[in-house]
Amino acid sequence: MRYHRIPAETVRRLPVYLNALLLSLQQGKSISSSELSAIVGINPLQIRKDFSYFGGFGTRGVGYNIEKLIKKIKKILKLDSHHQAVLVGAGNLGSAVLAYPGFAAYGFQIAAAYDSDPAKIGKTINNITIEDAENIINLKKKNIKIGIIAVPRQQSQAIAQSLVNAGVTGILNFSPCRLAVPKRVKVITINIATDLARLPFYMPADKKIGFALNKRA
Amino acid sequence: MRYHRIPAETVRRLPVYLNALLLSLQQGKSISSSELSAIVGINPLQIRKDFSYFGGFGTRGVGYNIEKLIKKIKKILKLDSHHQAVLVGAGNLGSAVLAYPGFAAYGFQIAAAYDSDPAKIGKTINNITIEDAENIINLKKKNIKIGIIAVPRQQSQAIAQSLVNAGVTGILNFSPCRLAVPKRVKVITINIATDLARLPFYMPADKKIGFALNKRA
DNA sequence: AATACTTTGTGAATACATTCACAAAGTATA
DNA sequence: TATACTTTGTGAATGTATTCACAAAGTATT
Repeated sequence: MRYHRIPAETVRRLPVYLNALLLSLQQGKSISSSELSAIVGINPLQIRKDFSYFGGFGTRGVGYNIEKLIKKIKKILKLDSHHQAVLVGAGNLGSAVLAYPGFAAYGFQIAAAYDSDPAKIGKTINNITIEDAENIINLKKKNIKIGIIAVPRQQSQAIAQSLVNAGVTGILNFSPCRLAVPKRVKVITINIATDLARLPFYMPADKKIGFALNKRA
Repeated sequence: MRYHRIPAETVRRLPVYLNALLLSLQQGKSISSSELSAIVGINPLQIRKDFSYFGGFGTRGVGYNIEKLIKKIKKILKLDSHHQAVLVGAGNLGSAVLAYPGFAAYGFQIAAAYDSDPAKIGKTINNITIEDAENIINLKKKNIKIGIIAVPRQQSQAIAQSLVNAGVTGILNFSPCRLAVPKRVKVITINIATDLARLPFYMPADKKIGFALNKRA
């Protein structure tokens, strides 16, 4: 298994495959690249190429053993062990993240949540009691290495700093800004607004009614 | 201005630039590519290349006029006019989207919200009253062409169909699945879980204590 | 006016990602 | 066992995106 030189785009697709495979577990024992393609909407050739970076693990004429493939992808993505994460920011978005049902399938669990608003500290959402953001310390001891940031932009850099100080090496950032962190720390930013903002570019322009009438005339 | 053959990656970055430029408006009249780079964390050469696809609109030795640049980017992204959108799914995530403050800067406004759960229909969040999802009809008449889907995976395809039937041509999809829509309809999917799922791949592996001791011995 | 400096803009070169063409290795059938 | 069929896997070709090298055009300074 040659783990070096994996295209970033492949790493981006692996969780998508994993998601589809988990859903396909009941369907049967094995799945072909074209069957998988039908689910995820990615070219089967691309799928095979992606898998080939880790060595061939399908059988020709048949396809891929689903269970085996799931295990393999989980190992590649380091999802074979469970991960604990903390959430910072229990506003609207933070609360939604706390209740989000999709993390469990990948082995993620939110172990603690923080906020700096006294009105929120002490409240319980989804069995998690919100703690004071000042208490983000020594997460390494609790084996927590992932932080999720859902605070307003102005506070996000300071929170990132706290998380890194506490031992976090991976951050999922919902704040619409760049975070300055040490090189060893990986940040993935989700910016809902910038994603929505490129939608109109791809949408067909309005047809002018006058023009349409002219064409018909 | 040659609008053809714009790299997809450039379109993805334009909203990020726009966001930074709106924040820089107070700072001064013009901004250089390296100053912008410091804010958004994108190589200044890349920034200039991106802008050059639309024709040079900076002045050498000075930089870019911020106001002019904002107008230009807004026009390219078709954000120079306001956009109305509807939200479907008023669960945790949907409610967070409804309250999300970041859309306004790009000229987006959520005009209506729908859900199929009778317990939610009639409730008001952020001045928007949740309507029955059955009533997603004739949005074109109201000049609404964007739909945001935040319903469980099982329902998302049906909702997408309703939105398309009602005249929507752009969808922001938070459901963890592919949506089958006509070619003219653009879908952008945000999958929080798959983004989180590739974080461990990039995080440094735990140091084994035994190995560290061996090295020291 | 001449020189030094700053910053944009662009064709060429490089790096990265996808697709093609086809070989390899399996299953199913006669 | 031979033949037809299916599906994976991979080097080469193509396509897309980023970076390089440097020219062009402005400002600031002497």
